[in-house]
Amino acid sequence: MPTSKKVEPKKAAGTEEGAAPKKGAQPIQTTRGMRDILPIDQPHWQRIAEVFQAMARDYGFERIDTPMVEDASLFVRGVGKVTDIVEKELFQWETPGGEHVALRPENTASIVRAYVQHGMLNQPQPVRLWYKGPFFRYDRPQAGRFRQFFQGGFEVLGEADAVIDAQLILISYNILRELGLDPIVKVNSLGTPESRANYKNALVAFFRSKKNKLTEDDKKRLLKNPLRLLDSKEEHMQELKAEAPQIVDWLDEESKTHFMRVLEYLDEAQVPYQLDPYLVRGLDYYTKTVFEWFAASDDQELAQAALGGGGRYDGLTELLGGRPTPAAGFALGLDRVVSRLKDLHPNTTTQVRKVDVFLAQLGEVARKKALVLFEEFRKAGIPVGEAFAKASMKGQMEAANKHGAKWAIIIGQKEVMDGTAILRDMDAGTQEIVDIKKAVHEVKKKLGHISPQA
RNA sequence: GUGGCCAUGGUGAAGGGGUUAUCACAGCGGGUUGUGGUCCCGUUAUCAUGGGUUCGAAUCCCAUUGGCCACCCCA
Repeated sequence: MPTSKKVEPKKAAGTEEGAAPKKGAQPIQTTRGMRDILPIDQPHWQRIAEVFQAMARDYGFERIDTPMVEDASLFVRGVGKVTDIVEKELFQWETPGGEHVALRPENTASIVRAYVQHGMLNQPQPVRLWYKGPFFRYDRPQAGRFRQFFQGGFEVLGEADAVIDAQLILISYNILRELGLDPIVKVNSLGTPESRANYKNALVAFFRSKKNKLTEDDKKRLLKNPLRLLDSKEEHMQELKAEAPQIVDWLDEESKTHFMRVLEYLDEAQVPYQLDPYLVRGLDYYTKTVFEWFAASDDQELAQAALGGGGRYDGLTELLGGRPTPAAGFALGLDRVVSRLKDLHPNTTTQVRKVDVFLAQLGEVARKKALVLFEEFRKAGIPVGEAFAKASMKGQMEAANKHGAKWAIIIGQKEVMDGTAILRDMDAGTQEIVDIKKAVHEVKKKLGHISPQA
């Protein structure tokens, strides 16, 4: 683990087999940066899963799942040694066998690894892949920032044309729109590694000339990753940035044309975007197009408000030992999307399944009848509810109500004797006696599943 | 990684050293053991954990755990 701090292990209550929780023991909580996704939030996650699946199908992307644990060097090489993601946020450890492994902090490196490893370059190009799953970064948690978080993304490998970049932006736009968000994308181009290097030199030269205005932190970044100075949020940098050379002016001809074409496609597809010359992104593998998504209606300006991002990474395949292969992709931060959805549709109560008919019973024999009758309704495809564990009629009727049942079937001792059941209309409050063997049939009739004379 | 704020029932809050810890919502039980959505009643917290100060701590101090904010960075 990246931390060297020695921490006393938590006193876990009742860890020992059969031991009662010790008085005064620290309650067990999720470990830092980890969280539960509770039933109440599941509808949002499901909705996202559906939209991703539909979008993948429509645009011809195939699902891929890569392992959560990879050789740490994959990320060191792929994401970049001096990036924060690798330098301080990698969940990594030595296995008992001495392998140096890490929990995936993002998926692009893994996908490129899989592309190379499985010879996907022999498939019709481009290869379109999508994924969804948990990722891990060992940083300090904040709202919308967890150590385990979920991303869903789309990647296109084996095609260099600008239309791909634009289409990926369009797809991510469609996903966010489909979910009811009002997103806006910031775009920039980082050019080729060569043009970027030239720009970097110019930038370093510029900031050197302003050295007296830089903080210690800035100076460190100037040495390590000068591009990062551009998206600093600190006050004093804002004026400096305005005078600094802009990357667009340093782009080579091809990157410039590529970028122009991406923007033209976006105009054509009416995707709202914002040019952001300071958008550089924290991963080393990006070339040419980069973009990041934000919610347009966002006035609270949280520091970690990006919904997702992506870009082109033409050099990554080669970097990981494959043949040079142009590629691009994006990932959306699902936790943040969910948090937006929750703002939009606050769910205050746990959902209870809506049923057509509810079975109420009184007494042990009636309960047995009801248990069997439940199976019959279920097999007949009629949504049915029960509260067999409750003994009181009142409690069961309350439950029927919560389930929104239109009909209730009541079986008591008397009905068991007669072989009947009471069929109650929950809205009207009227009830009639039916043969218990025909209960399913009667409910079907009431629901209009079969014509009355049948 | 740096600096700061915070932690009270399931949830949201009140209480800022003194005897039964307050409110709302949700939950559960009940209102003459056979009938719901309204209403009424009851019930639900060793005040995150450990230690310290004190006659006395939910309240003050320290540590731990967790959350949050800014930076860093990103999703």
